[in-house]
Amino acid sequence: MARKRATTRNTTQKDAVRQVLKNAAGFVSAQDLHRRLDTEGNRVGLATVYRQLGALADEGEADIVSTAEGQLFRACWQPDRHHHHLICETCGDAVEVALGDEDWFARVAADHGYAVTRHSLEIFGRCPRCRTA
Amino acid sequence: MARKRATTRNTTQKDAVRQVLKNAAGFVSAQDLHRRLDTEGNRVGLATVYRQLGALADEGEADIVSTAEGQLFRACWQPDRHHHHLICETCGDAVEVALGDEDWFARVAADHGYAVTRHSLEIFGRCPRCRTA
DNA sequence: CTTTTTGCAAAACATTTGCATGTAA
DNA sequence: TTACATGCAAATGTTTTGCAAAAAG
Repeated sequence: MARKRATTRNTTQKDAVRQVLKNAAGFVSAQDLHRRLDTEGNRVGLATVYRQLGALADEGEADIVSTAEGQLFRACWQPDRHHHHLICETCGDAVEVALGDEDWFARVAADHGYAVTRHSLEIFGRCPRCRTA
Repeated sequence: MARKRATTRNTTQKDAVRQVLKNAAGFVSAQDLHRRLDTEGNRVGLATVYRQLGALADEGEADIVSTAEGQLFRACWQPDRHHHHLICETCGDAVEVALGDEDWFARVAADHGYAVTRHSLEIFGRCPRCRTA
């Protein structure tokens, strides 16, 4: 059930990307992550950041969400459990939420003769901190 | 409740874009739509296609979904009713589906102290025709 | 050693913008 | 008329790629 894509070789760059991703409050773009590495004095090529983020996503360590501005990544808290995200539009912070009834998708799809392959659900809003700030 | 953005001026180009969008089976990219117009001998500038698709979306005549490959547009069947999409990964055909309990989002969000501003839900699969083909 | 990764700069795309010219109202 | 839309080409911004040099196993 768990998609076990081949794992890539261990490098300091991969660890660095993983580290920054984990420390990030919420979703970050590749460019953003690259900038953060740079700021903390850790020079990693932008291309490598893209490559590693892709690898981490493949390996189930990161989640991706596509927006009009590009793709956003975040470290996965529950690599094995299927989940969705509640994302703060102000600070990018995110919470993983589980859907009670995932079968709903399959049922609705079946009603239309469709076979579901995947689905994407993201909820955007403002987190407690940003609401009061 | 219905977002009534100012409507733009009527031009042959806008009509052409709207027409192709309506004739398209499912979601199409701006580039794609531009190519289709070109093929049918209707020369419309790419920039205009982008501008008009944006306008149509603003006016509630089109839906947008962001994917890793860019934004996809499709003519809206139910401009006034809130809905989601069931999209065929093979042919791009799409069906609009309504969610029974939209309050679920607000409830889950509230549990985490979030105030929901918007959400996005897309279901990808294979339509009846592509399943058998 | 042999195979992967890295870094860089260039390339490839998608999307937007500036501006002179056309056109709906 | 006159404000707004168009078309082009140039500008942006993101993501990918080619390739020689460096690192991992």
